[in-house]
Parts: sequence; C-alpha cells; structure tokens
Amino acid sequence: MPTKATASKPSVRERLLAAADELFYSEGVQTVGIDRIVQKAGVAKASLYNLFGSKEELVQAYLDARHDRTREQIERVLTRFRTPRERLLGVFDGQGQLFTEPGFNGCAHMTASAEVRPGSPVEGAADRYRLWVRTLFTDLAREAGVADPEELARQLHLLYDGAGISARMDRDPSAATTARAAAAALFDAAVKNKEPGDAGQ
Amino acid sequence: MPTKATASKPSVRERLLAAADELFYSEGVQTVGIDRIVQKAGVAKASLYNLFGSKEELVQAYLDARHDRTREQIERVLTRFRTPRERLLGVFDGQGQLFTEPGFNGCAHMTASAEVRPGSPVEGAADRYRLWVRTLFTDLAREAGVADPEELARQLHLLYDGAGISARMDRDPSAATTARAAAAALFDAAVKNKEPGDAGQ
DNA sequence: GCGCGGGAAGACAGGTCTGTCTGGCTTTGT
DNA sequence: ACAAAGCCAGACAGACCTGTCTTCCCGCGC
Repeated sequence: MPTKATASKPSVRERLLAAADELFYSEGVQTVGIDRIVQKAGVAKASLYNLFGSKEELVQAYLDARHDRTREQIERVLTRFRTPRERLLGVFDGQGQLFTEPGFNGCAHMTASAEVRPGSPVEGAADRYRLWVRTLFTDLAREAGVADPEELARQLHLLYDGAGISARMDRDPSAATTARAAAAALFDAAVKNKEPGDAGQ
Repeated sequence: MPTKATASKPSVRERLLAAADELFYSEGVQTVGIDRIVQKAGVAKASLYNLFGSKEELVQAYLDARHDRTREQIERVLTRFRTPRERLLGVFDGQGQLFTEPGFNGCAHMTASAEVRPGSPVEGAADRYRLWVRTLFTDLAREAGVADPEELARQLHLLYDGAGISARMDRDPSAATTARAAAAALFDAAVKNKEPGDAGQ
C-alpha cells in the first residue's frame, strides 16, 4: 500500500506534491531545485525519482493538482447561482476569490509554461487547463441561449486570462471585478442584439 | 565614440541586443546562457560585461528595446485612423499585426517576468510597459468622450493581455480579432449608456 | 526474534551557468 | 609610424543543477 494517508502523517507522494506546490508556485519551477523540494518535504531524493521519474513529471503533477483545485473552487461557487447569467458571471467571482488567497501569484499554468522550453510536455498540462476554461465558458454561454456561444466564450476567456495577468503583474486583485463588469456588458450586448424580446436577467 | 553604427557592421552593442532579442525571445531568458549570446553576436564576453554589467541588465535592455518597437508599431498603425472609435480599436489591429510576425512567441514582458524571481529589477521593465499600455487606452478613451475612461481602459487592457496570452498559448493569432470585436462592444455600450444622443462612429 | 522492504541521508558524477581575467590582434587617432 | 584603446578568443573559478547510487535505519508481518 504505497499511498497510505494517515491523519498523523501524509504519504510521501502527498508531502512531495505539497512541497512542490508551495515552492514551485511562489518562486517558479526553474529557480527551485530538487534538493529544496525533498528537504522541505522531508523525503529522500530517491523517493521522488521512484514516484515521478523526473522533475518535469513532478511539474506536470503539480500543475494538474492546481488544475483540480481551481476547478473545484469555481464549480463550488457556481452552485450558488441559478440563472444562466449569474452562473456565467459567477466564474469571475470564483476567480476573484482565488486572487485574494494568501500567496496568490498568478496563474500557475501561465508562469510554468513561460519557464519551460517550447515543446515541453509541461505545455500539455496548460493546454488541458485552457480547454477546461474554454469549455466551461462555452457551455455556460450555450445554456444562456446566446446566438454564438463559441464567440462569446472566446471573448470571456480573454477577460479571464487578462484578469489573471493583471492580478499578478499589477498586484491588483480587483481585476476580477473589472473583468466581471466587462463580461456583463458583453453578455448583455450578445443577448440584446440577437433576442430583443428575451431579457437576460 | 563607442556606439558607432556603420552600414557594413553594426556596433557591438547593437549586435548584442540583436542576438539577445532573438535568443531570449524565442527560448526564454532563463534557458539561454551568456555564452550562446556572445557566440551569436560574434562578441567577446568581456565586451558584454563592460557594456551591460550583468545578464540581468542585458535582459532589461532587451525588454526596453522590445517596448520601443512595440510602441512604434502601434503608434504607426494608429496614424491611419481618424475617429476616436477607430483609433481605440486600432490598437488591436496593431496587436494583430504583431501576432502574425514570423517567430511571434507572446508578450516578451510577460514571459520574462514569469522567469525571474519576484522582486527582480526586470519587473520594472514590465511595469513600464504596462503603464504605457494603460495610459494609451486611457487617453484614447478620454478622447472618445466616454464617461469613465479609466474603467474602460482597465477593461480594454484585460482584453489586450488576454489576446497576447491566447495568441501564444493557443497558437491562435486571430485572438486579436476576437479582442477587437469585444472592445467594440464594450466601447459602444459605454457611449450608448452615457450619451444616447452622441453616436460613437 | 527476524527478515525484508520502504525510506532517509547524502556522496557522487557530469554538465551548465555567471562572471573574471589574460593574451593577442586589429583598428584608430595623431 | 606609433601609441593606445577596443575587442575577440578562451581559460578559469566557484556555484548550482539533475539524476544515480550507496549506506544505513526503522517498522512491519510472521
């Protein structure tokens, strides 16, 4: 039973992922070396290579874990809303909550993808994340009955990415509020131009 | 006269900046070492350190040069437009031209800022670039007479950043077109809500 | 009691990086 | 013509990286 998770002490894999998340996210995957991760996790270096095989695969596992946590966070926020318009804009509410978390440092997939060389398998994790965001927006736009859900989803994805960039580089968590307001304007324009009799609210 | 620029052979500084631009931009500032830059530039390593002092200052000079070229490109495109609405949307036309240039690899300031450790002076170059974009959008929005130029500029900046991200990570230059369409909708909504008698066109 | 496997600790190899320094060549000013 | 400065080429030091391998120890099932 290699991955046992007792309450007293998490498994080796969990300790490694926790240490990798903390160090990779705050300082970058390139500047943080393997030695610091195994030291922080209290784990032997051989265990890391037995479990993950290489640093690059550890980075992928770290990004996939971030992806899962982000998805759970967004989906949890969306359960609070009922109307399609509220649910669509609720994505930016969930994003705003992520921005205010302690230690927030931007989108992990963007920074990691910028650090590895082009063609690295790490980009696959970023592609998976982007596909999930795009699909989420497309589904929400389709549920709301807009004429061109793909086009609106592309526009909202731009706002979503831009807000992540601004929150990190301008150190301004209110970027999510700005994005939400812009998304509301885009959505209202999309439904008004196509179905003048059907109110979005 | 240390920086002479004859037609036959550019100065040492210009050769260094050209090599740094090509290598840093395509492969990242972290993975490209000093040795490859001096080899590509045909320059002694001592000349690099005499001219710039450190790799970090070379990175800053590379980013500032990119900043200047981007500004010139955008401003040149904007001279073709007359009305405030056209000039505001023209920023995304200029951005779209940058996306289709050979070797395009996203916003250099974003990737470089993601590669250096937090607090590095390299982030200053990114801040200067972001301030220019923000000011440009704010001025254009003010000239167009919208009620809240700062708010519209924040929203357009999100679209601008998001388009740069999408063009790089989705390898889709048409992100500029999507951003332009969204910007038009946001602009039209802003002028229509505040001054119903004044047409944006 | 005892074997045995997982894991901690760390040495080690091989490579790469930044930054400094030396030596010799070329170009330029006078 | 000659001195002086700029510059190319490359060795070198010191640090750091990934990945492998060895050694030892602890805890568990039987």
